[in-house]
Amino acid sequence: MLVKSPETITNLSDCNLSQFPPAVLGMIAEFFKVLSETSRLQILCSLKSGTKNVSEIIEITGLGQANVSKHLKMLSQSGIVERTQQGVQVYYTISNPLIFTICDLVCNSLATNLQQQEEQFKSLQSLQNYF
Amino acid sequence: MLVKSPETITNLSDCNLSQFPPAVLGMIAEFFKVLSETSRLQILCSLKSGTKNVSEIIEITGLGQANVSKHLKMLSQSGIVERTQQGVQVYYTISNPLIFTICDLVCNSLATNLQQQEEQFKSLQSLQNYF
DNA sequence: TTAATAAACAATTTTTCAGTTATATTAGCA
DNA sequence: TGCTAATATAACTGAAAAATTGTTTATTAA
Repeated sequence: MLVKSPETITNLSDCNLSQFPPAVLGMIAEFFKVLSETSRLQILCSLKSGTKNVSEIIEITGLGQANVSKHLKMLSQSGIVERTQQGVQVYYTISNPLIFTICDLVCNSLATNLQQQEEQFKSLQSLQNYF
Repeated sequence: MLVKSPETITNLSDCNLSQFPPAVLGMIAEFFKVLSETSRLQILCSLKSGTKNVSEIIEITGLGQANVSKHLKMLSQSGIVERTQQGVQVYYTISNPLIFTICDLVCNSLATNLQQQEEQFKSLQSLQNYF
């Protein structure tokens, strides 16, 4: 056999974080790592409104060409964006819009944290009035 | 004023990735970075079934003590877990179960990718039969 | 008070990775 | 065939951060 099958994880779709084998945890970590960079998030943002070619992405984000190319490769390899070549131009598109759902959830989580911090701050402030 | 207010991001809760200011993208990236480590995911896994103290976490994960301590500090600072001291022991607990929702979404995304890879593999394999 | 244990902290080493510069590849065109 | 533009790749540098080792603080119990 010339081509090897991708390692299939049984029932990955209905998953439960508490009993993940290390290999799956590694995959999840890898996925998060791709999203843990401001530049890559910027690129994803620029793609939210639709497919763009590399030059457009460079212009929107203001990042360097080689830099963008490297990030796009990473995003592409992790399956977050898809690559299509049309002549000299190469177009990239979000392959799984679930990304944005995930980001929105993170936002909510962050918002909750900020709110809690603000409340703690207020109660701390009212304490200060006694001194 | 002795205490500074945490920087408040307006309307972070109903957010839209396409028009995030760089500061917010940075916060999101930071959040993902915390989740982008197998060790930290392991720790979170060990906490899914309930509150644990540091020794228990060390035993479950098999990680080194100093290592776990550092990771817990990071998880705690990012608001993902909460710290409670009881005598000599220090207990940690998941403070925002949204984490697991997010991880599950990532799993679904990964599962989709794997499925696509498998289909590509199959079609590639059937092509091979011609040679 | 002392000994033992739990957890945090500090310092160090090693690895990883983002960004940059320079070079290569590829497609379209004169 | 050579030229130009779009994208990719390679090599390098500096900074961040992961893991390890050793040390320190704090709490319980003898």
